[in-house]
Amino acid sequence: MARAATTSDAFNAVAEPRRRDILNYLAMQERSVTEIVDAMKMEQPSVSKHLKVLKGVGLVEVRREGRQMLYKVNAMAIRPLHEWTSTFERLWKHQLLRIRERAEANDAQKQ
Amino acid sequence: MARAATTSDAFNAVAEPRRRDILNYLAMQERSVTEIVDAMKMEQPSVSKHLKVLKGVGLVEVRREGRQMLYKVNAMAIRPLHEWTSTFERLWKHQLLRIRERAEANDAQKQ
DNA sequence: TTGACATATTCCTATATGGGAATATATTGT
DNA sequence: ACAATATATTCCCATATAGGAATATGTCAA
Repeated sequence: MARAATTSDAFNAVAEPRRRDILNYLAMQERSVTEIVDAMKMEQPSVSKHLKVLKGVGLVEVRREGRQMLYKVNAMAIRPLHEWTSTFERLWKHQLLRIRERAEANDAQKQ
Repeated sequence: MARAATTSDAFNAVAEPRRRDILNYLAMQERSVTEIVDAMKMEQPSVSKHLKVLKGVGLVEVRREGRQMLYKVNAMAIRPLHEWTSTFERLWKHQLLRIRERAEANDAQKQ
């Protein structure tokens, strides 16, 4: 079996750095494809393809305004990612605590 | 260009659901490969390959104990993911607020 | 050394890219 | 209808899987 499709879920969709760039850009406000192309300095077809993937997993929403297609982030679709990473928060905080404790013990020894 | 390697960063590594399963399992405690194989109900070579990827991006750490290799999560490597998703937290909270406001307005109208 | 146990690696294959180039579709103004 | 603008789609290709099967490597115990 090959790797899962990028359209299978948000995890796969945001694995691509350019798509995260686009989402970061759209986080500020709704934008047209041309604006995204200019800001990202990517080819227009590339942007359209990435947007299609993002739309496929619900990470962005679109509406037409005349000739333009305006895209915006659907932040709710990022929540599952956030919640999954949150389950490890306790662990890295504990890890940071131990690192600090060691540093302090080290400092004390030097006194 | 094809898709980026799964070993390129944590984002790509956790795009695979089985690898997230393994990380979830290891979040509880350090485990041997055999324990992971039994818990995940996957083939041993598959598990070893996934662990190699996870190790490649620093998401897990290993130590040998006799014939066994004991793997544990390196939660720090998940932090960049958590932080990236956090930048959208403000957006989905705002979204949830608007949804609730609409629901309340709707209820009021029904009275 | 030999056998058993634990884990890693290699080889193979079907599949899914992501970018570039070319082209198609959609909408507006004249 | 036609030209111009905005966006989407198709075709092609090099690349990277993820799983299955078979095999290799590493370690301990007798």
